[in-house]
Amino acid sequence: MLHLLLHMAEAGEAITSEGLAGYLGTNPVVVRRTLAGLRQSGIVRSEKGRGGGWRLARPLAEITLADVHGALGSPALLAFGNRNDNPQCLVEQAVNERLSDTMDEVQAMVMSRLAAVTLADVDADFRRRLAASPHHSKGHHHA
Amino acid sequence: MLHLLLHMAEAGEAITSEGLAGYLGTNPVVVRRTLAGLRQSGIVRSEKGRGGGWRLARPLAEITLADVHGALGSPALLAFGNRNDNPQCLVEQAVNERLSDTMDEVQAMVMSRLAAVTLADVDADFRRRLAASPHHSKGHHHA
DNA sequence: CATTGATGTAACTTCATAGGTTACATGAAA
DNA sequence: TTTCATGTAACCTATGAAGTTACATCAATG
Repeated sequence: MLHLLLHMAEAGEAITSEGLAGYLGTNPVVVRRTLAGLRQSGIVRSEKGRGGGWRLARPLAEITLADVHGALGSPALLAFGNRNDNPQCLVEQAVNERLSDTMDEVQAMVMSRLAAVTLADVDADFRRRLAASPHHSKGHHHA
Repeated sequence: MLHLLLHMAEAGEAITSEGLAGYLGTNPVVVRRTLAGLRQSGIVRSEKGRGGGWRLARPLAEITLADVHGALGSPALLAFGNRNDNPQCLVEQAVNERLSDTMDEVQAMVMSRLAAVTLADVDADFRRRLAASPHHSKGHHHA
């Protein structure tokens, strides 16, 4: 996903769903489906018709990882959680409360980390790699 | 899972897989399958035959949430990750590196939180709830 | 103004996997 | 020796993510 956004930034022109799907080794429809969320959040724009495709709606420096997460519908960050909410059992209630507290803390930490990283930061990483690459032939940075 | 361990502690005697499955609303075989990991890690013991079942192998205060996580095979803590490792694309490599760094940091934070909480802490929560419960009839704390 | 090439989206199919189920061997107590 | 428990393999099922097909919509272009 981030991967696609960076390609858009580097391309300078609109990239088609098919082109993006190629980067991910997946299907254009899957790309459109997923990017729909980012479009609604104002991170990307899409254009129909000839010469259409996808491009960033604002500069890399103004897009944080947290923005992207939100645009994707703020899916769960943690891979664990309570088995069921509102249990009768007091033991389970105690477990849930303790676990929820811990998860809340942790999620806040994760979000603050995500908010601190912009796509411009990642792009800088990429440019460093590009400069260090032996196959450095300006413009074409992948197969 | 934690839920089951606390019940074992509170029970004072072995609880059968069937009893434990009742707490979770699941199947005894699923319980045995899952607890097998905890047995190997020395967190619980099991006994066959009449009067058999499951009980804790050491005191609540000596079991941390991190211990339980490890006993379950240290499954992923985060619900996101790299789409594919060892990509050719330099853009994706940059994304992976940045994301991996972030995930490592965050995982370390989560683990330190999990290591700081023992089952005795959770048990204390439970006892507080029990004391505050209107249906407080010593010994039977659930339906 | 018809054609071409792109997105938008619904509907369906496929695949992976966690969880559930059945069956039966093993072992311990009564 | 019967009963009651775990141990485990093998299989089944349900869920959800990803992939696919199909077609409507819309914009540029000749």
